[in-house]
Amino acid sequence: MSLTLEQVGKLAGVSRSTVSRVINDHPSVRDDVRERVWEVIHQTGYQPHAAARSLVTRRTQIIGVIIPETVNRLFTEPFFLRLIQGITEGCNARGYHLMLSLLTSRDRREATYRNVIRNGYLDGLIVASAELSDSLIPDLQREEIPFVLVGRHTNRHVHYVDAGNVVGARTAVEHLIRLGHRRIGIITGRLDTPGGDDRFRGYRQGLEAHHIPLDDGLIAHGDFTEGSGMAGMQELLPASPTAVFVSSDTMAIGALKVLRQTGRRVPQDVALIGFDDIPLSSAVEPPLTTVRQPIAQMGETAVEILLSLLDHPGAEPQAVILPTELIIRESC
Amino acid sequence: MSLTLEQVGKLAGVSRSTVSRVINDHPSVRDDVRERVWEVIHQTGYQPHAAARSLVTRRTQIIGVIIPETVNRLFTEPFFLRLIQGITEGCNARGYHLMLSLLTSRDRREATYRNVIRNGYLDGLIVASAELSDSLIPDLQREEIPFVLVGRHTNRHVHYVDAGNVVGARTAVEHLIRLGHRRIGIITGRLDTPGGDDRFRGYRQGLEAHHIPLDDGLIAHGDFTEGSGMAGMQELLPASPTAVFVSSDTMAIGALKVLRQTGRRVPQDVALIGFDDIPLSSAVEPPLTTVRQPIAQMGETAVEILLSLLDHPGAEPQAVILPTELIIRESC
DNA sequence: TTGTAAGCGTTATCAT
DNA sequence: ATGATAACGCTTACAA
Repeated sequence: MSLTLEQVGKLAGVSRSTVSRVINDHPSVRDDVRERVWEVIHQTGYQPHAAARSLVTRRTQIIGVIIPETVNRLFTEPFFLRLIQGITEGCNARGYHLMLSLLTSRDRREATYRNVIRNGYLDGLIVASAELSDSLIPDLQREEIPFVLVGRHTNRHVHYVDAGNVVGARTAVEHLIRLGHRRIGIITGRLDTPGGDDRFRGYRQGLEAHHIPLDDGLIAHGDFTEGSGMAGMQELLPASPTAVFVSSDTMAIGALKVLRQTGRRVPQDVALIGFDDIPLSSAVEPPLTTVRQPIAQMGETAVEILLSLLDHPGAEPQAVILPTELIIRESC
Repeated sequence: MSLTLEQVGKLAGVSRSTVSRVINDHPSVRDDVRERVWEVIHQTGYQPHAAARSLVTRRTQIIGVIIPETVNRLFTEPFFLRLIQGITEGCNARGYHLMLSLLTSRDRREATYRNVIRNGYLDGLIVASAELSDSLIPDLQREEIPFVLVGRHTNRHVHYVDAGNVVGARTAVEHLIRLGHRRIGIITGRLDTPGGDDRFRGYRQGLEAHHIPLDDGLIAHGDFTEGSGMAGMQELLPASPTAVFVSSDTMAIGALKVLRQTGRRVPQDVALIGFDDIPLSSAVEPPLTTVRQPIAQMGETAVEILLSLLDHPGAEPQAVILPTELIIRESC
């Protein structure tokens, strides 16, 4: 029983084209006519048929979001939920809809990608946090699907938004240096992810800027999980660092546990600084000093970039880096 | 440069109708023709235009998911992520797409609802965990939008899927009784939510079945947050319960903290049992005995119910209750 | 400023 | 079994 333009037009005493113009805010409609039409629209509760409209406009006002991540990270970190929130806000503000694709299992990866690529509804796509080696990106390029990455990418033709991981990590390290530390360790994240790589780089830059030589004994490699944070801390202990920069709060909490188990006090014996500012960080004992990413804002920005990309298909690749924030608490 | 049926037909030497039949698995196509057409389709990478198709079929293969929850719960509990995962799996298995609506702020509630209701793309809707009093439900009914609720609803005409909260809570309480407890307290969840109400009911049933009278001093009211769990435990202490059933793990962890702070041992002094089985529950000290909901399965079931509803619009309202599972750990 | 009419790419009906 | 052809509801030249 849903109405068509034709019927609304009949009720308002105009043609369907006029009603269409009114709905699309076309300027050349007489004011009294416009009013009359709106009245009918409101009274009848008419709404345009989305599919019919996009058949002719070639636009659906739908953007896809794909999160190519394993379940683990999805649950251990609120990152993705925050990101989706930001994207939602960006979409709402611009009258777009959000279609979500989750990778439900590792071996369904290819099928999920195919699904997204063949999804005929999408005007464009936001790819949340792909691994650098991910096959999805070249596929999207080949299919000429407009997309924006969350997290930087080495390919120059890719539009992306990212947090200032390098500067953020460097700031963290320099904060430790300012507090008098010289033996500063690091537990890295996965170096095959942009975040993990960049934070490691920021660590090195921070030391370098203050002429502190790198010490392999002070470098442990983790994979962003709490367990790897514990292992990393164990690995670092023999080198007796006075402070450790941990590339994620989740890992930092693991490190904290190890320090406590081995009878060390934080920050007196070992200072700790994390990255991400997950909710738990302010709840642990001692509350964790950390670096906060503007996650929701990254989501909104991704939407902005994508939509401008849709309007200007040939435009230069955009790379937006959003500043991080040092959150000082009590762990150093 | 995307192809149309017409063009594919030309390449295969048939009419567009035949190609359409091939794509839609219509039986009356000669086998050799069918093969020839498929070959062209694969070679050209043709894919049907989604909007054009749904203009005539009146189906989009898109279902909406709205999560009318405040940000807090969204982040403190992995419930919604798990649910979305289950829904995603249900959708993938049936060739449906998922459109997500999040309530980004309390005061945008009405706007968000309107958005969902006016969203012309949706074949149907899954409403995740609405409050009982929510205005969204009657609105959806008025607009005749097919929808399924996650979490029960008092209205008899509503299709829903829910966990067996009553039985689950009762099982938890009876587990405590079996362990010899008689002074069993409860920290309830929000009683204006189905879950909160049902778990309270299960608690009462469990006691009643064993002829243990209700004691107001042993009942504290929480709102599912950790803070309210702490407050609830404080409130209960004067009545000196030997065991407490806490209506959510998040609150149970709050209760645990209070018990530890006041020098009580768990389970020796006070046994604790939670609900939900969030990841943290197995990590705390002592690991929490709790009741697990089949969240992902609830999501999948919601999809099933919705799709069957789409096929049989007049069907009887379905109410599916999925069994919970008692997870025995060390807190009682 | 407004109306007429021609598509947009499908599916579905009706001949053949 | 296959091919014309008429919808589906909208936008958009083109005319008036």
